[in-house]
Amino acid sequence: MGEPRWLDVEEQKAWRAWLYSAQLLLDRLDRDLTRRTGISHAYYEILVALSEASERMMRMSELADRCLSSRSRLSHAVSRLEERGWVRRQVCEEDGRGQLAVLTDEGFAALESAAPIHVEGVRRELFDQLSPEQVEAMRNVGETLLGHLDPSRLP
Amino acid sequence: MGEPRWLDVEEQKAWRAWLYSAQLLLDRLDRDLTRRTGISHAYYEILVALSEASERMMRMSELADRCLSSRSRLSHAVSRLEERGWVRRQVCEEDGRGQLAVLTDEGFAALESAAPIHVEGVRRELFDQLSPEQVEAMRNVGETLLGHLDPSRLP
DNA sequence: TCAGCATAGTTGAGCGCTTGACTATTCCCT
DNA sequence: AGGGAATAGTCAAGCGCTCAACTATGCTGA
Repeated sequence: MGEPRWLDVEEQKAWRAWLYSAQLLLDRLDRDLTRRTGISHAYYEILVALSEASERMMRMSELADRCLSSRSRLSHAVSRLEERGWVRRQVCEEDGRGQLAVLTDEGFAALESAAPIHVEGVRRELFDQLSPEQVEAMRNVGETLLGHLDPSRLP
Repeated sequence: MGEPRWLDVEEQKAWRAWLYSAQLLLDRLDRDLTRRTGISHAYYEILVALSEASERMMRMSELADRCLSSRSRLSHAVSRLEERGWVRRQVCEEDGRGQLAVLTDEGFAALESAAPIHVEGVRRELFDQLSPEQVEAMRNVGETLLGHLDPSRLP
């Protein structure tokens, strides 16, 4: 093992600033969206992914990947979205094991009404707080980390 | 309301890079720590806060604030840490309504054995991936957001 | 002084997630 | 062709969180 490479004081400050700001921002956006639309951020992401897919349908596992979700979690989530009438399941023609999640018109309408709330939240809590240089730096750091954590997700 | 201020393409990319990297990083650190030590990141934070407090004890609400936790959540968490013998509750002398959470020696030992795992994770997934300039930028952005989200948490 | 309000913390119900086991289907290799 | 491994998705049990209700204590002002 060897002696752990402890963080020095400056690293501690950088880590804490990142950690707290990330947790607070994710939490605030999620709470605000949930309170005002009844749609959590996780469910919002599912609706967005489906709305952008061709014919508004996606394979379950593809959707899970896109939403940073386990298959089990997505399966539960889609069941709940089905209960709301926003998504329906459909067997996949090409692969008998597969299921397609399909966004319904009601689901699309729900997404359309939530989208302005969501985007205003991201603006208010994030972009309005940062200079253009800071936005660029945030993107740069984010993409570098993404290259390490999950390169396939880079643009 | 007015027309929402939609994100342009560059803003979308910056937002997605931040969001995915934050979610993936938090998730990976938490899973790694939990798998290797049996202590989730949230519980680790509680133990750290107590270990740094004078006499290794803190008021429940102070501890909740420090850990970005609701009081209810902290109360449940402390109950579970009590079952492990890592924390105990103690009535507060100055305020009969209050409770003190006290870190036990067993709790301190658990923290000591988890700390190297945690810090290696933060190094490996975060600091080792970034240049000094990127670390500085990350801190700068984090502190700016923190100033908006919760100024009291700024250094 | 004590009624009314504020604060500290706990609790229970219910929800969503994780883990791991399970079924069903497809792929692959001989 | 057929058996075994891989893949897709679901499900049940259990854990941790949220929300709202609740108890208990402290504070404040007429």
